[in-house]
Amino acid sequence: MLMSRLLGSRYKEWPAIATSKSHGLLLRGGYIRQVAAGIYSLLPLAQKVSGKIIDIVKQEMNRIDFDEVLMPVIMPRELWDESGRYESVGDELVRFKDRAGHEMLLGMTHEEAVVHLVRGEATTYAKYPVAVYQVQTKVRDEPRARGGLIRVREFLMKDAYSFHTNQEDLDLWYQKCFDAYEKIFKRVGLKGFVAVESDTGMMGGSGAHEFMLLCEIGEDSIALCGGCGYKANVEVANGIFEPSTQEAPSKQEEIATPGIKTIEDLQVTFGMPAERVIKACVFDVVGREKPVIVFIRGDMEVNEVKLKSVLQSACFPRTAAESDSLCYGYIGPIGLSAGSYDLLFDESLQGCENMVCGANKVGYHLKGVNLSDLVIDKFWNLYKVASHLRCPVCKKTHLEVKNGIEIGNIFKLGDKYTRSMDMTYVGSDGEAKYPIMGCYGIGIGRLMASVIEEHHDDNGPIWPVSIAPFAVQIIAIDFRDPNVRRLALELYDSLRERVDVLLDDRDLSAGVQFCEADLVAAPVRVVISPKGIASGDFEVATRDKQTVCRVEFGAICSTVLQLLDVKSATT
RNA sequence: CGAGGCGUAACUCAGUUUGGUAGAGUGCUUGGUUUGGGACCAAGAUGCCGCAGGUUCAAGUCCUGUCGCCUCGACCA
Repeated sequence: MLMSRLLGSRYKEWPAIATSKSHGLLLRGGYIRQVAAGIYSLLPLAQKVSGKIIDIVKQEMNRIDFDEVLMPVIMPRELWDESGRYESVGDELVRFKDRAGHEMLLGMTHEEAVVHLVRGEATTYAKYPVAVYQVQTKVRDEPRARGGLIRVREFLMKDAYSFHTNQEDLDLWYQKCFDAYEKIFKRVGLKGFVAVESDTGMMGGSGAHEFMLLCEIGEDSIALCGGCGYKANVEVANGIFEPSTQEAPSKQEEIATPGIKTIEDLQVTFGMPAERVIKACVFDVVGREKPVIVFIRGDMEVNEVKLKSVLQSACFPRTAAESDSLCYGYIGPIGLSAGSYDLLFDESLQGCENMVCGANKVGYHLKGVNLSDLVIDKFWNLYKVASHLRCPVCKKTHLEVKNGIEIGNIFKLGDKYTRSMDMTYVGSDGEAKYPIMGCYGIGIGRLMASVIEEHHDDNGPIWPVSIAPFAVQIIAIDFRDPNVRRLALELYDSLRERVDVLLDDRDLSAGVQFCEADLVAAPVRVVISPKGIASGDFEVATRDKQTVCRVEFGAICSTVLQLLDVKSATT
């Protein structure tokens, strides 16, 4: 392609609305343009990268025997009523009516569609397993899009689904997908990604992994053990508590703590370590009249995802209401008006002695409280792991908590959808049975942005060969010079037979050409200039400047191809 | 949905306090000098100042409403 014809102008200045490196570079480089919050057009450069990522994804999915299909973006309400998700999913599901007044929706995920597709086909055990995938637009009306292509409202996604007659087969195909995902992420050039145990969320099911790119701007938190390799999304991660620091046990007594409402205040004023305090967190639960009070050790936080799955219902931190009989700031487990609240105790409190808690009386706390003196049926796992916990597996190393971008996920769905949507097959014994499912997703645009997050410098992205929009960029310095023009075009014609090549044929100052070349970021760059022609050698360089060589004009092609080979082997 | 911020040229932003002819840099067009890291000279084009009302002799500026975008929170297969 000729650069003079490349649509998408490049900016010198950092875009004001950019919220991440990838966002800024994609805007500056003329890859994407925002149409509305979280909705973007892709210009040719981004579309080329996207296409190359899709090619890799398809190759690896085909290799593990998934077949490509295409399901609709638009579905009728009835289909989603079958699974119950028309009602259970919130406003992120775009619902609308067609001209006849029929209720429709835009697909945010395709379990319903794929069950609809496959239940008519795979009616006998002999047809199993069934494994299909598609690359298709998903629409999710996110409450808040952010980070450029990291979190958007409309995006291209590879979503795959498999159907099985037994758990072993699902486990096998799940593992095949797991392995394929590792290959895909390596092939697009990512290095710092990990697979972590994850919550199953609205998908339901029995097991799940998320593939996370460890990255500062990531919206998820991941607990990692440097010792044994344990890794899990903080939403589901566990840890081992250090025992709370002990003092000589004292008798339970009331102490006056006027104006002291927070754990921090207790620490500052009384030198009370946070792990000796019983913290109370109040939640409203959807579908329950009584609020839930979670008691947890003062140095821990409540993990709302765990709480949600224990309660089997959505819950929200309660904001103090006038009608409450609770003394916010002084809530404790002893002497609460019985029956008004459901109480849950977190595992972090198990066996704790000599603790401090609110006295349910403004201005007073209790000290010397022993958990063993309270009547507690069960301690629940409701805490959010933090770096002061030790690994739950090796029990030695302290956990590290890092941010990550979710670049892919795989779920074992079980029979959640086949059962609710009444999909059965006839088994070898003649009985009707529900197949079990897995589903497997990768966001294409997010993956493109993630590669930039991991591979860039101040001047632009550093694309791996496998997904670079162009493999080679020829910079013709002084394109008006007839010799430069002739050699540049000659090289362009011979290279374009074999690789994606971009020729900067514009009559601009060399500085502009180099800076814009950094934004296009072809892995290999050839400079054709009057100077080069005079001296008889030409510069062939790589984007990351680790390799610069000067060669005879006749040797350029082979040098370029060599460099590309070397680079694709290393990425 | 709650809190805050911002809407002026293709991009980055002044101008709003104190109402008085619409601005700069970058980019763009034309001509010229340049040509290995956003070079220089000259000339030029580009604005529903988000939108709608209102106040005023006069509104980018003040008032009311509204829409959009960004950030934090809530939410998030």
